[in-house]
Amino acid sequence: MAVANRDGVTIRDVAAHAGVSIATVSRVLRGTTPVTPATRDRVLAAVAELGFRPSALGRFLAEGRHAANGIVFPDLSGPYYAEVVLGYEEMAGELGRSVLILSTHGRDAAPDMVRELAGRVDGLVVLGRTVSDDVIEEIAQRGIPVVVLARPAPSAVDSVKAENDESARRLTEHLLGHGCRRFVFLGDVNGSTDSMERWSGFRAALERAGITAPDEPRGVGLREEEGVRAADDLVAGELPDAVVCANDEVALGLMEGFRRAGVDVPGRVAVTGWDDVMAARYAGLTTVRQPMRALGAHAARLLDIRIRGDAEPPRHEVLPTELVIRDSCGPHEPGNPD
Amino acid sequence: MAVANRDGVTIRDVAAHAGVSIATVSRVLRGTTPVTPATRDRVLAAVAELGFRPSALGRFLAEGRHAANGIVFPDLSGPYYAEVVLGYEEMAGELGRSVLILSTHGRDAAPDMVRELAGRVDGLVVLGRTVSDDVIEEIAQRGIPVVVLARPAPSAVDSVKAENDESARRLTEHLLGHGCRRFVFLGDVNGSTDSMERWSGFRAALERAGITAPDEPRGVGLREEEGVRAADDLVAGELPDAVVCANDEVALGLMEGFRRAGVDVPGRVAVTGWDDVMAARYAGLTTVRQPMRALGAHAARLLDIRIRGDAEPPRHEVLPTELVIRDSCGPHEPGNPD
DNA sequence: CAGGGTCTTGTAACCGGTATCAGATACCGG
DNA sequence: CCGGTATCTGATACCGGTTACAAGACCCTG
Repeated sequence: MAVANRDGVTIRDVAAHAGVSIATVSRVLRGTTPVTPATRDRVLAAVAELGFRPSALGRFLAEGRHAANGIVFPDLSGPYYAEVVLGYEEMAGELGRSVLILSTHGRDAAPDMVRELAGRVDGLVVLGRTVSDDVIEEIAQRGIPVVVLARPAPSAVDSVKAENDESARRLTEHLLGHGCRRFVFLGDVNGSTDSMERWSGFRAALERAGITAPDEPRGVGLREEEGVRAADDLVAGELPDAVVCANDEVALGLMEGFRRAGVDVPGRVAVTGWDDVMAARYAGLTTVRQPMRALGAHAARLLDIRIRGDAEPPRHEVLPTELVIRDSCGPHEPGNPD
Repeated sequence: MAVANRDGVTIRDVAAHAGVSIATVSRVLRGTTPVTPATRDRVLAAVAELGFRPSALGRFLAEGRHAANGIVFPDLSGPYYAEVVLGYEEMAGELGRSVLILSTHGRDAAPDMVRELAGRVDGLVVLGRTVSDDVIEEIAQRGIPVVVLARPAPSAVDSVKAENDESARRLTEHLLGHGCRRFVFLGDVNGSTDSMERWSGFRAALERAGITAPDEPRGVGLREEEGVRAADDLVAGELPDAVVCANDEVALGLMEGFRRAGVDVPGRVAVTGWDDVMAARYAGLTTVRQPMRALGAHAARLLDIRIRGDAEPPRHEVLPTELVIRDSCGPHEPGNPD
């Protein structure tokens, strides 16, 4: 009868209680080697009676694995990272691995935290600009599989990202179709690979259309309040026809800033975002939807393959995105779908 | 110098290489006992040369702890859980603990997954309706500290929640002040403790005001599309003056549904939500803000105290909320202060 | 110079499992 | 009836650290 144990119960206690060796207990529990039904029953009875639960630490040490993966991201605020992590956790769970999360918050100690994490997992996903390539390569060389997500892959690690260049082109062409000619790009091009690629796709599209692209993006962070501030700056000068933002938060902040300043969107200026977060729907923001869950899930799958000992050359997956047209880029004939 | 090791390097290799015993290596690395500078240097040199990194598994097994906490939640979609988890991770990180996440997704195997998780952590936070009280009590009895978050605490475990009753009252009174008399409450009262408490606070406020409260809430889930469907249902009958929703997602879906049906909000019906997610701001939704990050952080702190061996009677923390008035409940004189 | 204390270090017993290897038992056919 | 083989089981060496205990080296004092 299951005893409330203080978990001092070890496999040796069970063995003694059942009158067998610890090896036999292990065999019964793992089913590795056939065991006589009679002994089996005795062992199981002892297990039940003592309320024995094998120690995960002991097991993993003996097995030489952790049965856990890590994921490193900058900061879970905003829907993007949360969704990616969720997709990751879901897939990892299906593959029988627990998930350790680590948010760097831009802390100085981030590299050490990541190294530490690397020591307690079988594999690791690194998201965006959290630690330098050095750290990633060092970990990869320790033999711990690493997959990078939404950042360029150093050396020989796998990577997963959403398509940016082509969608930036489609988005930009859509704005050109609205008659926009003078553009501003808003986003942190140094901090985020995604932003950088969106910027370069945007720029390329303009050049192809024979329009003078801005020399450089307005370097702002990726959060709402920075969008609000950017609106003030823009209002102070000559308004462009369209502002292409590197993510939805900035775009939403920008729209809010314009609203406060009495600047009509899309009447006087078009605004677009990126990611298609929930708020984008309610704000009528034209944006590019990325498959956030799928990004995480793919990373988990790639990692799993590596952990199982695959030695193929690095894989680089690029997931497709989808242009989502709403009202913030200008009026459209048919009622806005979605 | 620092060799790219395949991580077969153990403390014994280091000891041999430095010509000392493993105990001395351990001492140097942990600084537990003084060691002669000369030996110290030899050991450190060997460590560097071999690229030695102590195995976390070996260490934790010897120390008898995991240096990791778990957190269990139903599903990370929606901003609420993500924020709670983030606040939790941040605090746990500061307290020197890694975080293992587990999303149950309403899977049947959830109880076993949680038990499994419990075996690899020093303590556990359980969020909302993920597993039954039985499972929680079983784990607590195994001697693993548990803190429940946004759900009633079984037996002797700590709990953290946001205040619901009082804020439901304030919210309802605000609506009464707008002249609303006929109410509907939308939310999954069976599935979520929060919803249930909001419902009962709402009901109590109406009764106190001498208004007939609805007999029961409209039982719907907590996601957007269920709000949209609810709008259709409501439009088909006689519209109430106000719909109080148990969370923002449902409220936003409801507003969207009303919009499609041509029902003006707040002109013909007022709508309120709960949580104050980002989209609520853009939709002008009146709502109640909960301190989501703080909920997670408090849970982490309570857990830490227990893990350190505190034996006080269970603590139950209730965090304050804040009423956020926007436009969805009716017009207000001064400009909406956000 | 002997005796006692302090400092440093090594030996070995843990932590709690897994898995190899070999011994014991039972069963088989010739 | 006996050797050979298949089955089951136990003893034990791991996995990779930490740490209690004891021993050796050294210094100091009476």
